[in-house]
Amino acid sequence: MPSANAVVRKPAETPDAPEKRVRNRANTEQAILSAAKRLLAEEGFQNFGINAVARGAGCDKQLIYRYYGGLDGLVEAIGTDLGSWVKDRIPDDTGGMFLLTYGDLMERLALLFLEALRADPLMRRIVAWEVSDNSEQVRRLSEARSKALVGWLERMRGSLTPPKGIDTVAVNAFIFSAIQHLVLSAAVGDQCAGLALKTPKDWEKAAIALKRIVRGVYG
Amino acid sequence: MPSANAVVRKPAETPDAPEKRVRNRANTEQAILSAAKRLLAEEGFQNFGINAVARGAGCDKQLIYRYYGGLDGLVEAIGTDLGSWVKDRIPDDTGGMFLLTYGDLMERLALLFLEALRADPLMRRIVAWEVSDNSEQVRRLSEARSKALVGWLERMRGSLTPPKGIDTVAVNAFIFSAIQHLVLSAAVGDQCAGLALKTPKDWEKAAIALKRIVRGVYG
DNA sequence: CTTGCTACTCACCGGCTGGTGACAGATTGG
DNA sequence: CCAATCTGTCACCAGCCGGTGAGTAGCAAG
Repeated sequence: MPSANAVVRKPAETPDAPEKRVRNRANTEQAILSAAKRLLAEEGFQNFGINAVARGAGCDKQLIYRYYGGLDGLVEAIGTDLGSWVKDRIPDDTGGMFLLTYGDLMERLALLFLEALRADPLMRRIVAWEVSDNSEQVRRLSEARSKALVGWLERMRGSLTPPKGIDTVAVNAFIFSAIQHLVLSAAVGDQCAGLALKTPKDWEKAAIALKRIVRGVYG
Repeated sequence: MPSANAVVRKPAETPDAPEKRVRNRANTEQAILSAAKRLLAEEGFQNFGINAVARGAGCDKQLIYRYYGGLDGLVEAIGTDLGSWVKDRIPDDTGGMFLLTYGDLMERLALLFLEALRADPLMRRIVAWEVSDNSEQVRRLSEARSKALVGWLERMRGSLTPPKGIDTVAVNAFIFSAIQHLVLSAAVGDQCAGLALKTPKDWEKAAIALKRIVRGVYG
């Protein structure tokens, strides 16, 4: 059966595209990493594998093993950026607004986080991955992200004193959970629990509801 | 290995395991369906496939094609139960409590939903599936579940008038999103955004925070 | 018994997966 | 100059996947 396995070679069928494939490890590493990110963002973690990444990067999968030690190392390399996600995506200053109270701050942070997540497909996929897979690599991703988020909240809080008698950690966990799930639902189905989330107007309504919730707990 | 072509029939060699494999279509259909549910609940949607289900049901995959028309039909059969999930899992009566206001009702419903989701691994997997996959079958599952949830809220609301000036659909979407994501996070990692969710005491704190949020918007 | 239907099993296919060992070409050092 | 090393390519493996065609066991009616 495998005897008649005439291997058809296809030698660079595009002569017009010189594909100046220079021998450069750093470049290749970067190509692999960005291909992995792009793939994860566009296709999700379902079809995320060695072969797919190698195909996307236009190189042999062997190089992924050599340079990253396999998929796990590659995921870890992706996760390294996670720590600085909030910092890169969300302005650290308060936009010139006067955030006098904890409620002011949390309202603003919640809206910033919602917008940032909405604009970042890769991060959405990772969040979805976190609640769908309890493998070691994903758990590490999750922890890094969680820590970064909590640290961001802490940093932004500054010297503001949270309201007395409220378990802010628990309440904030609910608030940011709500944002994450809502954005994820919208990304796959343009709606969430009967709430349409397609047009800018829809999102405007969502933002108003979010503000109302935050103001409800934090005044 | 294949040379010894003597197909060793093992006609119930295990007297302890009766394996009463009667020829009964209805039984087999049920076995397939429950195997699929069990598999989905325990392993998640990642390794959910024809071969795995057939293996779990102890029958040939061909029967899945015949009886359900493939995996899609099987998933649809699973989804059929979804419409009655809230009805089966959550008591329709108000537990003898006096729910005088919309806030009373929503607080109770939120807590009921949280407990029900926490107790149902299959439902958790399906929710995770919904935010990770936009295939047609999953979209159908999602719509059925969403409709059931909204209908349940509507039914439970009864003649209670929601507060004026509040977009209850949007607010409720956030509240139930929060519950879903929190429970999902807890199921894979025993925590969510820095909030530990392992011991009953942890969940007690989460419940208090949830009540506070609901009361904050709905009074 | 034979015929015919139903419930069920099996063998096989192409295709893709993760993973490995061997090899070719370029670069560098002695 | 040759030799070692680095970068990249390829062929090949076992294993699982979804899917299908063909065949087998049991049962009931004629």
